[in-house]
Amino acid sequence: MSRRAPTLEDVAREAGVSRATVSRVVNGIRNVDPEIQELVRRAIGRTGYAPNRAARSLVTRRTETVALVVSGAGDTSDAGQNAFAARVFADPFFGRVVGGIVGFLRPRSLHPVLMFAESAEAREEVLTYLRQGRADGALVVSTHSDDPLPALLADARLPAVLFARPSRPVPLSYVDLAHRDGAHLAAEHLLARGCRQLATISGPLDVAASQERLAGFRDTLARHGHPYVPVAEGGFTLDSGIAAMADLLDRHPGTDGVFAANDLMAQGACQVLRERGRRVPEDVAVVGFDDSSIAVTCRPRLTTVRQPVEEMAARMARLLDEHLQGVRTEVTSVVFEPELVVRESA
Amino acid sequence: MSRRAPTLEDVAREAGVSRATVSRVVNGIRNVDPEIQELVRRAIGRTGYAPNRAARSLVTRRTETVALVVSGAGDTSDAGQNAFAARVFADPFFGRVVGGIVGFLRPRSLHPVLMFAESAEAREEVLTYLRQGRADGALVVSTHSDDPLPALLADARLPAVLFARPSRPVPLSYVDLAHRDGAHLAAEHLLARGCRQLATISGPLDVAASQERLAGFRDTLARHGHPYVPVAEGGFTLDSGIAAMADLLDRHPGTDGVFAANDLMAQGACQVLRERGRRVPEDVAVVGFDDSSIAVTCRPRLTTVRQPVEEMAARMARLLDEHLQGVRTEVTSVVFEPELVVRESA
DNA sequence: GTGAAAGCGCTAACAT
DNA sequence: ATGTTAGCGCTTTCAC
Repeated sequence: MSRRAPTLEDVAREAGVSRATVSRVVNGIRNVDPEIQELVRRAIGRTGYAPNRAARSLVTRRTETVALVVSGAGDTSDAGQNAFAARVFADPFFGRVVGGIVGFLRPRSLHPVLMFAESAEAREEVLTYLRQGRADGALVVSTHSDDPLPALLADARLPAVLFARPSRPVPLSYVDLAHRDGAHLAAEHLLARGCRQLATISGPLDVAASQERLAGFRDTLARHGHPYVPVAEGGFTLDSGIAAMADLLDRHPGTDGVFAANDLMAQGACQVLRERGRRVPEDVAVVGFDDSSIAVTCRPRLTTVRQPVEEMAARMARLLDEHLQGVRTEVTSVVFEPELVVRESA
Repeated sequence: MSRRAPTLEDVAREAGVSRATVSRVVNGIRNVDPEIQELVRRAIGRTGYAPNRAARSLVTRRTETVALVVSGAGDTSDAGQNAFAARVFADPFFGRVVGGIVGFLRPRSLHPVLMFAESAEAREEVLTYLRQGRADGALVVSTHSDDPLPALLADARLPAVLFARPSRPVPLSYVDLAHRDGAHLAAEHLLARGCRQLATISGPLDVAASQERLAGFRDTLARHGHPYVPVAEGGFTLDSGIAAMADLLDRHPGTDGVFAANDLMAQGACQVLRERGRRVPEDVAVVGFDDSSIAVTCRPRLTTVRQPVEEMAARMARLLDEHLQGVRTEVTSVVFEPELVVRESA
């Protein structure tokens, strides 16, 4: 049934040349007579040859594969792990990250292996995977900024690039967003609209990005004479946005402007606002963050701070590729600027 | 800087035994003196040895890697490809699929490589990838049932398992859901509630599952004396659900019950209904399909037909594993039964 | 420009 | 129970 797959040897015999010559043709190395090239190419076609990657990797020490790891800080039991995967992808944010990464990798024939590292054991597996040379490097997207993985990777001197700056310095390149600037944009917009009683739904405060967005929002308001800003902490999920908005409304019924740290929570906030009889944006203006797909699909459409996720993800992949190629040796950080997208909610 | 990674040879020398013995210990093969085992294990610890997978794969002809391919039918230009990835993950459905697959693969040390095959070129890359032995088999999730990939895979005799039955028979195992039964459940529920003017928002009709759900819904209604059912075709996206519901309402203002072919569209339907002054479920009852995360996060919470996606995905992975192990040789199909989950929308 | 030959690090058959 | 040895299929000097 399954005949042995054709090898270089087979092609060589078929074409009447040596293995070395076939290898040269396959790898597009010059110094091969055009006629012979054609000869070899035809032999390849006839035999249906496909180079065995294990054999190639064994000598080149490259796999053309990168680990795409979604990493939590937690010590989630392994049981809750497929729930972790589902939860992660419930935020359109990750779909965009994947899209950006794949967009960069594919034209270069690099392939992503999906890994989840939400437990100590899973993190160890990631390290082992890389040490075994199954992937050339790692692209790490952490859900918490105190994620231990980046440090482990750096200690093991394994090539890796991060999405978002780690909470404590690690000698690894990363891409990030100027979160403070984004929050500043939101605050200015709300103020310009005439809102006087502002509040915010922050992201989980163990995430650096959440802290930055909160700090940026507060700073801007403070500079405009609003020293106190009610805050409700959310978890970047729709549910938590709902709970946070309800809480805020109970404590401060007069709120007329809200900045939510992501679109999912902004959507939740809008739902609660409407249920409680507030019109958005007439009674309460809402600004989200990310500019994810829900920003345009939810009603009212969200005014939000755009984060160029695909571009950031692609850049992250490029950084790793450059490190692997050896064309970039120094640790690098690339920080993107957000921009305000005005729609209906504010 | 980067010293050569330790090899079996190094460990053997360190432990004072032969390569073969170290290999046996590493692979957990019996017939090794416990004392020597311990000796070797310590040597491994000291050297920080990690077996080179390329070398192992070269001889075992196994990579412990499977391709997880999300496949469209289209001939989307490669440019639109990271958009494809983002769009795919915009439906929580795929997050659940990934969760189920990873849940099965990980305990078995199998790893998924993410691939998107939405163009002829991309499909060819998937085939090449497998032919090169970079993955042992493929797990294929198609967004359209006339996806050409399954047939290509079967023709090339590459091991693969599908999520959902292909539109034309292909000698490949698959898992699927009894879509008709699911639609039947929805129809019965709506009828039992007292709805008299039913309509449905179908999925894209080039997807077999959509056709089945539609047919099942119609059949059941027909049996209950409702020969005509207004249909609006959607595309499984929130947007399309919104458009479809608006359309339905224009054509049949008296509609009092709607069956949407997935939760995302059901959510869109609820939005439109509310905007047009209909209460859900009092004026119009809505039943979704999937029981995805949005079913519980959207307002009102969705009554929906549950599809055990994680379980189906895990089963799909298991089928592939069994085929690869050689313990299952015949092509197999596993069809799951849906169940109705009653919440608030109907 | 082309071929011969030496490995890359591992497993597995065969000896012992 | 352990060691010896022959490859797995490829890239890459090094001769010619």
